[in-house]
Parts: sequence; C-alpha cells; structure tokens
Amino acid sequence: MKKAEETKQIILDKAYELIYSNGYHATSIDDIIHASRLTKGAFYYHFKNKEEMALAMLNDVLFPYLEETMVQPLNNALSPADDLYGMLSYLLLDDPYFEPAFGCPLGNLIQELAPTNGSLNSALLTMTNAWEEAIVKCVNHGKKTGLLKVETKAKQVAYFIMSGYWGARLLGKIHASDAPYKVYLKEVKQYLQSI
Amino acid sequence: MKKAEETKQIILDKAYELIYSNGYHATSIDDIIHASRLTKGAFYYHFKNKEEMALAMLNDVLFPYLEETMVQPLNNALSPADDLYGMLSYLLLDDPYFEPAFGCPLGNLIQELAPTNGSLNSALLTMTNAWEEAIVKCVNHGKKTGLLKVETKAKQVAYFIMSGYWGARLLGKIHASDAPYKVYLKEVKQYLQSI
DNA sequence: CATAAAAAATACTAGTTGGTATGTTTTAGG
DNA sequence: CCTAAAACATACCAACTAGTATTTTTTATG
Repeated sequence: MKKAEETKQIILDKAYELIYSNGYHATSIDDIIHASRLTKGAFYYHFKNKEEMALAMLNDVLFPYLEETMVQPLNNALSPADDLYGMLSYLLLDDPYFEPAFGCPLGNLIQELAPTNGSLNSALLTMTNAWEEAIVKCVNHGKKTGLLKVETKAKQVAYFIMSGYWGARLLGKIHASDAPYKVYLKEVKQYLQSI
Repeated sequence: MKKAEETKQIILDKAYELIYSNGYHATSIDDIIHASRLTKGAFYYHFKNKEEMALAMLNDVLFPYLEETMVQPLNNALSPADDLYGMLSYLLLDDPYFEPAFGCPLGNLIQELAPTNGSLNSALLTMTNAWEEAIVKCVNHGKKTGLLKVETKAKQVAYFIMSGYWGARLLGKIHASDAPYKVYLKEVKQYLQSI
C-alpha cells in the first residue's frame, strides 16, 4: 500500500521530466519505464494507458507546482505591477525546474495537444483559466487600491501578460538561452508602469 | 522534367498542411504520400529523407509566405505603430491560411523541434531572426521620423511583439477560437501608443 | 516509334509504438 | 507460517515508423 504509491510517484516524476524535455509524443512508455527502472507490468498496473498516466502527471506533479509559482505569488496584494513582474521574473530567470531550451511545460503541452482535444486538453485549459483568473484578480485589486488606472482592462492585461510569457519561452527555446527573457522582462517592466 | 516538379510541389504542399495541423512528429511519411495520392517510391525519389523534405517545405512553402505576411508589411514605413499593428492584426484575424486551433506554423515547429537541434532548427532560427530584424528596422525608422520616443529600445519592442504574437497563438489554440486574439490586439494597440 | 532515362509503384525490412496476457515475486493479515 | 491479493516482471502482439531494393510505368528525345 505504501510502496505502490512510491513507484507510482516515480513513474509520474520521470514522465514529467521526459515529457517536459522531449514532448508528449516523443516520450514513449518504454522511455518512462526505463528511466524509472521498472517494467511494463508496473506501468500498466498503476495506469490504464498513456493518456491517463499523463493526466495523473498533470494533476499530481505539474499543476501543483504551477499553482505555487504562477498563481500564489499574485495573491500577495502588494503592488500589482511588482507582483506580476515578480512572478514573470521568477519563472523565467530563477525557477530551478524550468530551462530555456525546454520552454514552458504548460505551453509545450498546449501547443502539442490542443488540436487533438482529449481529456488532457481540458485539464490544460483549466490550469490556463486558473492562471488567467489570478492575473485578473490581481489587476482588479490594483485598480481598487488606485495603483492601476481605472480604465485598465483586467482581461486584456491578463491575456497580454500570458501571451508575452509564453512567447518569450519560445524565443528562449529557439535561442537556447535566457538572454531573450531578460530583454523581454525589461520591456514588460515598462509596460506594467504604463497601465 | 516538368511533371516531376509538380509532384514535388504536391508533396511539399500536403506536407505543410499536415505538419501545420498535426505537428512534425505526428505526421508520418505514409500520411503525406496518402494525402498526395502517391507512394513511397515517389517520395524517396524526390527527397533523401523526412528531414530534407521538411527543410524543402520550409524554404519553398512556409518561409516565402511568412516573408510576405510578417516581414514585407513592415517595410511600408508609414507609421511604425500602424504597420506593426496591421501585421499582427492581419496574421491573427485575416490570414486565410492560419487557423486558431492550429496556432502559428513557425511557432509550432520551434516548440517541437528546438530541443532536437538539427538542420531544421537553424532554418527556423534564420526565419525568426529575419522577422526580428524587420521589426527592429521598423521601430528604428519610427524613432528617426519622430513618431516613436527616442528612448524606445527597438530590440526590446521586437521581442515584446514577437512574444506577444506567439503567446496569443497559444491562447487561441487552447481556446480553439480567435476570441483571445481580439482581446490581445486591443491591449497591444494601447501598448504601441505608449512607445 | 524506339529507347534510355526519369518518375513512380510495389514489396520488403528492421526497429519502435502502445497495449495485453501471463507469469513471478512481494507484501499484508489471519 | 500460510495464503491470497497486491505489486511487479517477462514475453508477446499487431500496428506503425522511416527507409531500402526492386520492378514497373511514364516521359522526353533522337
């Protein structure tokens, strides 16, 4: 009962690593069980198929971490501009689990799986909506406290921030460097002062 | 001599369509020849392997079109803000070959192929750099004519615009709609007036 | 129209994929 | 300790992958 949960967690952790760096389709079940030092029997004892494993990986590994790094920092309610910049800056430059060459794990999966439209896709949408909502709340709070202009549209800002972040991840990927992040962050800082 | 070029073009066109909508790895050679109503013999007569075919697809199909829609509109030299907005707006809302559910063909391939680092990757980087350069030139021209602030940093603006566009494509993909594009465009319009 | 080369079709291979069926070991509870 | 279920291993399968070898058809040209 206890050991089983451990190996299940090992599979999910290794699956996350491999899928983050290589993509969902490019990561085979053989790859995952080999990295986990396990066999097919173990894998299919714990998961019905690849898709259900990936869903568990999202809910148990990726989403809790994204909640921690993308959503919670926006509940600080200090200055919206600082909170938003801090979230972006941490994600792009300081986060120890993300690498420029591998992009954003959430963005990668959306890119790869969105057209297929399975159960994974709706999970990705839910996480995306949670992030959007956190930004919207952050901006609206700033408008109430007078730190942001009243005419600022929260949803527009949210989409603008999210888009910029995900696109910056692409630039980092094609350049295999965090240099684009720094350039992007300078401009987003100016933008945040203008709203 | 003439017929051969025709079938070659058919393969490249179908390959582009399939890869744009399904991704590079998810598109098999069998898929391509089936859509082209051809066979393996024809495919491997014209191309050495899948990668070289994809490279030809980029150079003969995708890049010329991107040059036309992403780069040339910025050579208008009217108003940089209007030129940049016009390029983004056309790409996101009016372009007949791009669909929200399938994202940006260039962005998709960067996302999928950047970690592998083959010959395709350097081609994608070259195209990306051409786009960046066009935006930089556009901004710098605007600074000279006084339409943009002198303190505006061209490269920062370029990365900001490119990031926003690619990220908006992701939002469109996860929502399978062009609604996020419209929200993004409203905010980018305001941003362009602030530089 | 004959013919050689070009263009394309057919048949095949070796390796990989997700998934299954059937074993063997390990573990918890009486 | 015994035993049944849980946890995992091994062996296998059909479908699919990129790519090759060989054969057939089509085309241009003397």
